[in-house]
Amino acid sequence: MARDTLSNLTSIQERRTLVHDVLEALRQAIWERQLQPGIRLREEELAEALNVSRGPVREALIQLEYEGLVIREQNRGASVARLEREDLDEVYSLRMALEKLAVQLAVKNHNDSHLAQMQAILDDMRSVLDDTVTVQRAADLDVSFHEVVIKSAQHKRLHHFWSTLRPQIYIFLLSRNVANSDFREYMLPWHQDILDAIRDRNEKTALELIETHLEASYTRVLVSYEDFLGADQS
Amino acid sequence: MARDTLSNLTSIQERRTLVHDVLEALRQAIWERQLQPGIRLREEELAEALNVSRGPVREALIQLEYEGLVIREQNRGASVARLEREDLDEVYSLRMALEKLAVQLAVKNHNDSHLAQMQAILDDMRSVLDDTVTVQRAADLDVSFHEVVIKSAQHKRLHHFWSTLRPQIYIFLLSRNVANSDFREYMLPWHQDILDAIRDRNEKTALELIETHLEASYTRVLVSYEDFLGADQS
DNA sequence: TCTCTCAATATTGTATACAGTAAACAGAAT
DNA sequence: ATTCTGTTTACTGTATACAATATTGAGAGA
Repeated sequence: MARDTLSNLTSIQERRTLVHDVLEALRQAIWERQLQPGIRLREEELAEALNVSRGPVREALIQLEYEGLVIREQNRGASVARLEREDLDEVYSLRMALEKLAVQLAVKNHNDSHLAQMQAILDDMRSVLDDTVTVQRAADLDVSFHEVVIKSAQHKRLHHFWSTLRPQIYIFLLSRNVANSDFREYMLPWHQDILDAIRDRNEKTALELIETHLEASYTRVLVSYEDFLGADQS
Repeated sequence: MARDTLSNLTSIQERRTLVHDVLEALRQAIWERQLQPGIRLREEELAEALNVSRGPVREALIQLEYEGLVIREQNRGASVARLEREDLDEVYSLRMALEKLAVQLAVKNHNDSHLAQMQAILDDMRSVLDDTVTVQRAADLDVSFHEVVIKSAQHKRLHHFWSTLRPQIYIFLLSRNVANSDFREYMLPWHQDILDAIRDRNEKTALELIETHLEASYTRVLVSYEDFLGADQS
C-alpha cells in the first residue's frame, strides 16, 4: 500500500477518558448557568447524573478548581465559584502579563501554520458579521484567536498557564451583550492588526496592540459583567 | 472569655490529608534525586512504599504534573520529568512576567506584615552568611523571599500560578554551587534593595531591580544547571 | 429562652476490587 | 532472517465498599 494512501486518512479520534467527558459536561453546565455560582457539587450526585463513578468526577473537580470554576474545601466538598468583580480584575491582569510575553515570543517563533490558523479565524469572523451571532460563537472566535497567538509563542508552560485561565476568560466574554456593536465593529480589525504585526515581526507594534486591545476588552467586559452580576441578584 | 485571650492562641495545625503527605514525600524525593528524571512512577508501587492506597497517590501525581515535576501519559502512567535547558528558559521567562506584575502590585498593596516577613528572611540570610550554608537552605531562603513578594501583591491567581512554578524554580536553584560566592555576595543586598523599593512604593525602581535580579539569577543558574545536566550524563 | 451536649446523618477521604488498554514477547509464515 | 500476528502481562482507568469527618438537629440543663 502506498504511503500516500495512508497519509490521506484522517487520524482517528484520540481515545477519551471519562474524566475528560465529565470535565466537558461540567464546564458547559457552568458556562450555561445550569450550575449556578455557589451551588454545591456533591461527587455522588454528579456521578449518578453523569452515569460514572465518583473517581472521574473527583478528578474533574480537582482540575476545575485549577481552572477557577470550582472551589473545593477540605471535607466539605466542591461548589461552583462565584466570580466577582475582583476576579475579573485578576483574570485580566494575569492575561495581560501572559499575552504580552506571548506576543513578544510569537513575533520571533511563529510559523506559517500559526499565521494560517489566525487568518482562518479572522475569515470566520468576517463570514459571521452579517448573521445574527450568538455570544457563544463570538466568545469562541475571540478566545480561539488568542489561543493561536499563545501557541505561536512555542512556550509549553505559557500555553498551559493560559489554558488554565481560558475557561474563566470565556465566562467573562459570555456576559458581553452581542446586541452592542463592539463585536461587529472592533473584533475583526483589532485582531487583524495583531496578526499583521506578528507576521511582520514588529515586536513593538504587536506589544502596543495587544495591550490596547486587552485594555479595551477589559473595559467593555467590565461594564457588561457588572450588569450581569447586578441582574443576577434577583 | 475575652476576645483578646482567644486571639492569642496559635491556630491549630490544619488537618492534613494523605494526598498532602504523598505530595511532600514525592516532591522531596525528586528534589533529592532519589527519584531520578525519567524514572517511571507506578501508582501501586508508590502506594505500597508510602503505605497508602492508589487514590491519594494518583491525585498527588496529577498535582505534580501541574507543577511540572512529573509527566503523565494516557494509559502509560507517570514518570519524573526531565528538566532540560529549554525548561529552564521557560520557567524563568514565566517567572519574570509573573514577578514583574507582582512587584507592580506589591508596591501598591503591601502591608506591614509583608514587610516584616521579608525583613525576617533577610535577617535569616544575614545570620547564615558566616556558616557553611547548604544549597537547600540557600534555595529555601531565596524562594521564600520571592514568595512573600508575590503574596504582598494580594492577587490570589497570581500567587497560585507562581506557587505552581515554585517547585521547579527550587530544582533549578538547587543546582547552584554554594562554594561559589554568589550567594554570600549578592543574595542579601539584592533582596534588600527590592524590599526597600517596595517599602518606599517606588514602582519604577522596584521593577528595574526585579528585572535585573532575575536576569542575573537566570545567568548564574544557567551555568550551574548545564554543568549539572552534563555531569548527569555519566 | 438560650446554650450546650450528644447522637444521627450526610458527605468526603481512603481502600480495595474489577475492567480495559497497550506494550512485550513468542511463535508462525514468508 | 524478518515481518506479522496472537497471546500474555503489567499497568492504568473505573467502580464499589468502607472509614473518618463535619454538619445538623433534638433534647437536657441553666
